[in-house]
Amino acid sequence: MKNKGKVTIYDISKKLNISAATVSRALNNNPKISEKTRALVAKTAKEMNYKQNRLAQALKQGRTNNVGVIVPYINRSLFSSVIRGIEEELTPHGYHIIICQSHEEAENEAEQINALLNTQIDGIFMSVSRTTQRTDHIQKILNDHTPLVFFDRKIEVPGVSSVVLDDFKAGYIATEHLIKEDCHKIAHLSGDINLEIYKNRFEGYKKALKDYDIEFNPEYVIQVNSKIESGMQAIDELWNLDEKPDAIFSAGDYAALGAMQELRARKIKIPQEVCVVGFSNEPFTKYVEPPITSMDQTPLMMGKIAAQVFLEQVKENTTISIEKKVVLPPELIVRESSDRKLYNLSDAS
Amino acid sequence: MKNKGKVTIYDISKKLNISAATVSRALNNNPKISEKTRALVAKTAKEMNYKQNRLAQALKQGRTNNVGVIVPYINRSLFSSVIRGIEEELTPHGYHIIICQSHEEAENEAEQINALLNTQIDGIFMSVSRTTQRTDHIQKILNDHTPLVFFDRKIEVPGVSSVVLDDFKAGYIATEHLIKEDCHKIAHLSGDINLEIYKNRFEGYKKALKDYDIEFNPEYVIQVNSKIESGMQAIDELWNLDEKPDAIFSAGDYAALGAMQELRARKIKIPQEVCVVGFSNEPFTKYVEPPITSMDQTPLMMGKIAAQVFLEQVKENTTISIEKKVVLPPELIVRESSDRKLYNLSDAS
DNA sequence: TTGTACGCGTTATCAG
DNA sequence: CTGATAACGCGTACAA
Repeated sequence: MKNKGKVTIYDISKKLNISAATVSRALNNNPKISEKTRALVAKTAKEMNYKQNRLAQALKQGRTNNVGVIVPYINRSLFSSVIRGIEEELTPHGYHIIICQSHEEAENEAEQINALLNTQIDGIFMSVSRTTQRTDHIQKILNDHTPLVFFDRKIEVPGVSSVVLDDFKAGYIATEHLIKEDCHKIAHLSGDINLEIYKNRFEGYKKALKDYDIEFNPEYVIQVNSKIESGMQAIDELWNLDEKPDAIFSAGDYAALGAMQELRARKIKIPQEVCVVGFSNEPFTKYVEPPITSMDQTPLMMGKIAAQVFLEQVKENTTISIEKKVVLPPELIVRESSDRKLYNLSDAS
Repeated sequence: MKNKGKVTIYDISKKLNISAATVSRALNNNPKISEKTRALVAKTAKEMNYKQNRLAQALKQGRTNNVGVIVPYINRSLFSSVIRGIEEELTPHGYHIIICQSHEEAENEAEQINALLNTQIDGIFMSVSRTTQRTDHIQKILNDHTPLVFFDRKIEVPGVSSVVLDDFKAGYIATEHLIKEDCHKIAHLSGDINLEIYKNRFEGYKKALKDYDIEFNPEYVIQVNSKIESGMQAIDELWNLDEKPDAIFSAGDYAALGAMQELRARKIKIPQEVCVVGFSNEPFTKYVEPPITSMDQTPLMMGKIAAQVFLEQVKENTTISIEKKVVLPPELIVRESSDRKLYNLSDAS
């Protein structure tokens, strides 16, 4: 039997000939308990190797001090870093974090939500999956009066807070950067437009083109997923065009990497002939050859802020749900894959 | 109030004018309940949007159907893949997975264990942190009669099952491969020898040298951590020697990458002048230039097997703890960084 | 087949 | 300052 050795406040109370209530109060540092008994209880609790049963406590108090985080994949740099940020901010407050993966399936997402709600989680952080269209399962969270914070990928649901990147601006900055590197035929490897983030990056791209009087060419937009291979295929398609692009702005680093591989296979020089910009600042972008320019999403901060938004939400013991929308500025990390000036300098020397 | 809308079996029982016990039984598909009432209960439960309170259930039954996984970092390819494997195997059995990170700190590890035990977890999977020396916190798990399975990185504790790689063999194979590529001055970037895995890889390396009559040179062994930079420093040290190595076997992919960068900075040709072999088959090894030969640890399988070991353990409702030690065979993925034959062929053509 | 009554381990309320 | 008691929501002997 597993519970064989479990010691409860009852055991302590019997040993000390006091009531269980007093033991509970002593352990919880209730102010109206004598210093003497408090010390005594603390001491014997340690001696008897007492462990508080958080299940019982949670059942009684209606809160578990657990929060859930749902992400598409845990091994994406963005997500693991955001989780780290949430962790750093919430651990000092006594919260523990349950991490779930949706594997980009709306169905899994719904199941994870159910599981978390059943487990009486105190809050949910989530980045919606690519395939999430409906909002029924999100509504369940709200109906349950469980605080919810979206990060990075959100869905428009009234009353839900979110912490996201300014993806429109990011798309604009990336494109503008390429234009300033003297690129004029800029292709865009877009993610699934159903996700706001990709739509916004795309819109930012178009706006930059417009501002710099470059005509938007729909043939230059290829939809990719976040696999290397899809980046390769995109180059295949683009290089079938009469007017080959002279720059690639990819909405994801993996597709950017694939594109770069395919370009190199075709002996196309990067950045001299084609510049490449990726998105997410995955660790590998720094180490591949050439290093890839990429958009940093300040994920650690994203996680911390999401956690803070959550903490504010639970602090208010009012029923009114505050809706807070935080938008973070992106930061372009320029590396060799799009840095033609670097080459001009070398040539001059 | 969060619990405002919570509906319990009591509410259902009142609505149907039956006892809560009957409702409970009906929902749990107890065989001795009439089909009629079962259907009725199921129907109204759905109507009233009833959600079982897993906390109460867990408190009553003494099991939560939650398991904990503790890893150093979730964003390492090995760990995230193992987690995926555990997930795939355990989800169909109704388990949910709580993922924790130790960040390589024994102290964090101990805290996570405490937290998990308090939450009344049904089992713990863990890969010990680099700084873990003592086994007190591990003993706590055993004292609690909570099933424990080590994966990849273990500590010798009697009665604990484990699923690990055959690191000795892996070290041997990697070294042998380099020897067969005609390398004779093979350096080893070792991890912290306090961890069994690194010790075993090192021993395998030495054994291969011995079997092929190559003298072991302690100057060729540099300790690194899993950061790029430490791989660079290792090359700095090695290239101060009179006899420069002609091959690098690194116990980690990140150090291997750093080593490769530093070698390239010194205009040393890979693999023509120096061959490089890494460890873990991180995704990036395939995409850097040149692609890095690396040891695959079949992490998905590792996770699945660990889960199976756990399931066996909980199936036996006996008190005897079965100790099962699974050792998986490594698989060397040969890529350009150590494939001299590739170059010989090209030269010949 | 169903109802009654109790306990899982805590905490909160109300007396004292 | 402390003790007795109820309650959180559920499952299960025992009885009917």
